[in-house]
Amino acid sequence: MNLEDEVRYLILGLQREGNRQIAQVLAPAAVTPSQAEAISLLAEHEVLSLRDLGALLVCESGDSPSRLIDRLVDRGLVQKEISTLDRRSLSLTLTSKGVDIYRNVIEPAEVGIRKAIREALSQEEINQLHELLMRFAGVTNSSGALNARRERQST
Amino acid sequence: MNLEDEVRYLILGLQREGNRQIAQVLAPAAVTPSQAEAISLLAEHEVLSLRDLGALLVCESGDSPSRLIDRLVDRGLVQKEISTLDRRSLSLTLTSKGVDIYRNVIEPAEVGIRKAIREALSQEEINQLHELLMRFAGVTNSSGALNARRERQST
DNA sequence: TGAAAATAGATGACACGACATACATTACAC
DNA sequence: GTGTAATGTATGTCGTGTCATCTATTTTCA
Repeated sequence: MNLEDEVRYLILGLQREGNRQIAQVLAPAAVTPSQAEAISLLAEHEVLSLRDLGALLVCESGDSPSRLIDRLVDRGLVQKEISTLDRRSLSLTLTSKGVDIYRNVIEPAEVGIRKAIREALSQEEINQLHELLMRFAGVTNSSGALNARRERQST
Repeated sequence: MNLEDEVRYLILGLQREGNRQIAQVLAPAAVTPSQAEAISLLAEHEVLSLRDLGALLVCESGDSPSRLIDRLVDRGLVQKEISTLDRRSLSLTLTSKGVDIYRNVIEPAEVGIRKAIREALSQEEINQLHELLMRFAGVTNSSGALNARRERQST
């Protein structure tokens, strides 16, 4: 297999295996990796509309993540209110139960993931990998959500 | 956001966007990226059991991809026979229609993807990225299927 | 040999993820 | 101001992906 195919499948494989490992860590709290990403963003930004959240989520294309959020609302982790400024728009916030899950489960899991990455690669390798992935993602239009996160620092 | 998180989300984002773009190229033939991976492996290996195919697929964990294949059987692209040596096992092969789809749609798509990657990154960058991803995947247990492919060269 | 373990695959359940479509609300153009 | 376009969200559909469980067949080994 040529290098281009290998790179492509390595990215796929790393995403899949990473997702499985993260899912395992989150499983005791019955939270999925995608749900954790949404909760984490809500913990950082306090209030978001579905559309804004969708723009920040890497795990889903811009499409508004109605159903992802609905499940969190059903479980009492997220509160969903109609915005008073624009009745089309939703104001999403974490409930106290959502904040608990974030603090006790998701944040520790994120810390653990970072640690695992630092143990897998040297700081120098992480820097190089980051730079190459940024270039690759930039050229292939894959960094939309990450760019949106940089432009929209917190709340 | 720190570098570890960025690397993690860049890999996720690249996988997602890559998948969307490949899906678009394959859409006219109503073939999904996962189906294309399976067909491509069958084109290379002539005959595979479900289990062997599962071991070579990056897109699914080792779990036998019964349903992925069932859809291809339903569409007449793959033939599924009970092995005579071991009646538990299946012998999967491409039908002539499956070979056609491979030659006319999937193989050209794969060539296009490789070209797109070479246009996104320099040869030197591809080499570096490949090396770093190999290290990362090796340490994190993410290269199972790719290793299996190397050990099982063609038929 | 014959019971237990291992293996190959099928299937149910659940949550994505992408796309298309539908609906309500707001913005805009004139 | 009103008709029209744009926007925010909901929902249907389809194909994954993952895990758990089930059945049929083969291996193992006491």
